[in-house]
Amino acid sequence: MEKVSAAEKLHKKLKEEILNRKYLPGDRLPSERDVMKLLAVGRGTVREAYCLLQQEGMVETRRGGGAYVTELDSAKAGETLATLIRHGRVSLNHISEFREIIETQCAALAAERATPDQIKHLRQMKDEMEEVYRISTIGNLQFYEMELELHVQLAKITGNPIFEWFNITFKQNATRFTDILISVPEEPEAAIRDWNELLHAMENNEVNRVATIMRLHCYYFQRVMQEMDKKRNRR
Amino acid sequence: MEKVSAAEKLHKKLKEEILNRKYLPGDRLPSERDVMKLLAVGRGTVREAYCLLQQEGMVETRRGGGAYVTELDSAKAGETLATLIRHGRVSLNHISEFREIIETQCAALAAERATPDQIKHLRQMKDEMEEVYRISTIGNLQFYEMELELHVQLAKITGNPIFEWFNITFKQNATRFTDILISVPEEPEAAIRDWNELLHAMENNEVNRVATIMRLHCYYFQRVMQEMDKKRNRR
DNA sequence: TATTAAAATTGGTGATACCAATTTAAAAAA
DNA sequence: TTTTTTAAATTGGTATCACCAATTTTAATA
Repeated sequence: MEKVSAAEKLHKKLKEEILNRKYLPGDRLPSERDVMKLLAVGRGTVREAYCLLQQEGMVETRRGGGAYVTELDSAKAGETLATLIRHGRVSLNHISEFREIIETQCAALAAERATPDQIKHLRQMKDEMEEVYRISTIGNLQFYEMELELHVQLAKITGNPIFEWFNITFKQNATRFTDILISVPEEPEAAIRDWNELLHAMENNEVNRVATIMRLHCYYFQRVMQEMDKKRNRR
Repeated sequence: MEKVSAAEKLHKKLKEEILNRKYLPGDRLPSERDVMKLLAVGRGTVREAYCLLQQEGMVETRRGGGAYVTELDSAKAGETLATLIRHGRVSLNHISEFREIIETQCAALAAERATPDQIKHLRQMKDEMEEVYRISTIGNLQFYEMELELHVQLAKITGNPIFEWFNITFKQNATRFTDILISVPEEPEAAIRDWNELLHAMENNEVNRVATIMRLHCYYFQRVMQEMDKKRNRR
């Protein structure tokens, strides 16, 4: 049933071992011939596995020397933002700081470029989100999903797919954050208020004001996350 | 002189051809054996090149079928920034716009948080980069590699690994851009001038000025890319 | 024309051989 | 002894050949 190639299996195995500190940064991996003889596979297979590790930035190979595990910095080469967030390689502060910058500029660009229809669509989504909050009990994840989707839609208006990509990535990996947020009763009210002001500013074409509102919106988010994180760590 | 492996050269060549639309999404690449015979290289070399393309998400290989250029209309969900850039799914303008925002704020944060030693290290790297430019002939990729590494180091100073991650990702996928840049003789001079001014501003702790310089630096980059892109499309 | 079966093609893998760069060990020199 | 030099062993890079399994193409058949 397993249609996974031998090279991929070997690649995964070696990657596991490196991440599990079997081979420390600076260590030399077994030579291709050793692995070949040890696992009874062809050298080409070993080479492909090593090649993948190399492209991932996990090892560096020197002709005649060998394959050495690279020193892993905070940001490992080839790593995805999703992995960074999911694996907790970056703190809440780091994410919040980055997001605040992105979202502030993103909102400004969206405000500049939005058509009346697009703004109307945003307002409609906001109303739905508000409705979900009114009728539901506290602790509902759906509200925050809609809130993040609102960010995605705003990003889409910029016309730059990278902003959209960032928001989708953030939304898909934000369970850690939403889990914290639902324990803050007053947060939804604040979010709704922010979006009301932001949409109003968009309708009046007040670009700078839109940026400011979004910055404060993200900053408030950051503050809440920090406090919740502290409480959590104390516990 | 040639220290680039045959597999890497082939990989780059194929990647180039895919990005230049020689092979459209859905097209089948030549079989490994065909490429082997055509270019007089070993099949293992071809396999490694194809393997890299596959890991990049540029092609999909089916056992017995062949290697097909991946369709572009797949869902954005779960996609990596690297894939977005590599596949040309985002335009130069999109990337430039995003980068300008990131780098401007990144430079400001770095200027706020840098220690004298870190600034000294940056200056040292800048000097090395300048030296490389002075002694080398035109069309040297090494200069641009060092320039991008300078951005990475600046990002590292912010202490926020996400900035570093972005710059590493950009650097690793910027071959398309650097290939264009080396055809602009006056660009290295401008880059060196920008970094001189930026470092000087950092040393004087002029945070806002650092941000402005970086913004202009990125904006100039964007301008050049736009013009080169137009020329290329006209051709 | 549609279905089926055989043949050719293709990716996946193992094995061997040679080259060039590096490392290691031995030999020579200080 | 310590350092330098030299030779051998190791290692990654590459080319070839052979075989298997999955797929595609082609030809044969209904």
